[in-house]
Amino acid sequence: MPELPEAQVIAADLDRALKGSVITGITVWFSKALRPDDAERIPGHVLEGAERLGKMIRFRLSEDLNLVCSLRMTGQFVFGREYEDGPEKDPRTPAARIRDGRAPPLPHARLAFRFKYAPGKEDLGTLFYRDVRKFGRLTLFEGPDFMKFKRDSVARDPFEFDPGAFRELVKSSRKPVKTLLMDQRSISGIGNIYATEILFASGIHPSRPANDLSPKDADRILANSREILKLAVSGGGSTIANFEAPSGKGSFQLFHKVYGKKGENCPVCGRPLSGSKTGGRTSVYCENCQK
DNA sequence: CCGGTCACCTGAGTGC
DNA sequence: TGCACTCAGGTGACCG
Repeated sequence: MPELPEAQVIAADLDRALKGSVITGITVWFSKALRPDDAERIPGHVLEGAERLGKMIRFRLSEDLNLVCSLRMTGQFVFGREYEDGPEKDPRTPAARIRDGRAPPLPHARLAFRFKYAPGKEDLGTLFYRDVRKFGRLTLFEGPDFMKFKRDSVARDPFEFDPGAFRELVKSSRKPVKTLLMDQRSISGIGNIYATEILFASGIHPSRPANDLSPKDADRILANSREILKLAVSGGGSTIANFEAPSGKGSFQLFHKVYGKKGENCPVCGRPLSGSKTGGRTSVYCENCQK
């Protein structure tokens, strides 16, 4: 689900709420989300911080452990109260749960994290990891393994890239530029929504081979990436279907110019926006404005 | 190395 | 109301 802005908002919420708290217990309802032997190693550790890594969330734990969460399409974190049986076994109807306020109605909870909150932190209860489509994964890494994972799988994000290095990246690939932008090992943090918006803002057709672009095109793409992602972070991310950070829904979807608007009129030239597939993903673009 | 396709999952929306 | 079908913000495996 989330791309860089959504992951940024989620990580900041979790960091604020949980920094310095001790993880006292974990329940795993779906063992592909977090391997049970990883889960067993976590209780007793201090959550030293939560931060964004590309479009993933990294939880730094004491003793050099890192829990890395890839939310994929529908993963989300939500605080709530729970029953001894866990949310899936709550016998009441969702309406009754809302009425007495003790537990949120929480279908699709896959994991639960319990905490001894740090002094001065508000007790927000249990942190649930929910994931309708079950694509999300949490993985535990020891220090050196984490560094290796990061080196091999997560490239610099648009804020970390310097323009010269980004020009080199663009020059070195024959992939469609949209595929390159979405390749986390080339540049991290960008997914289908933001790649679509960035290329529209840059006036570049999504299927254009990257090495066909000029250095100025590359500069424009990087500058637009930063601009759009920054605005999206300040809008709390984009809520299309079900994105919601612990602090609530984002609003940046209101500022999307083309994503999800195939057939509507281009906001610049007024002609209908086209749609096609690029690397298996839906692209929306303006034939007239994007060359 | 590259692009295309599929698999992984569930739910929402659409059209008949 | 029900059914069949399409689509979805991601990513890794496999194939030619």
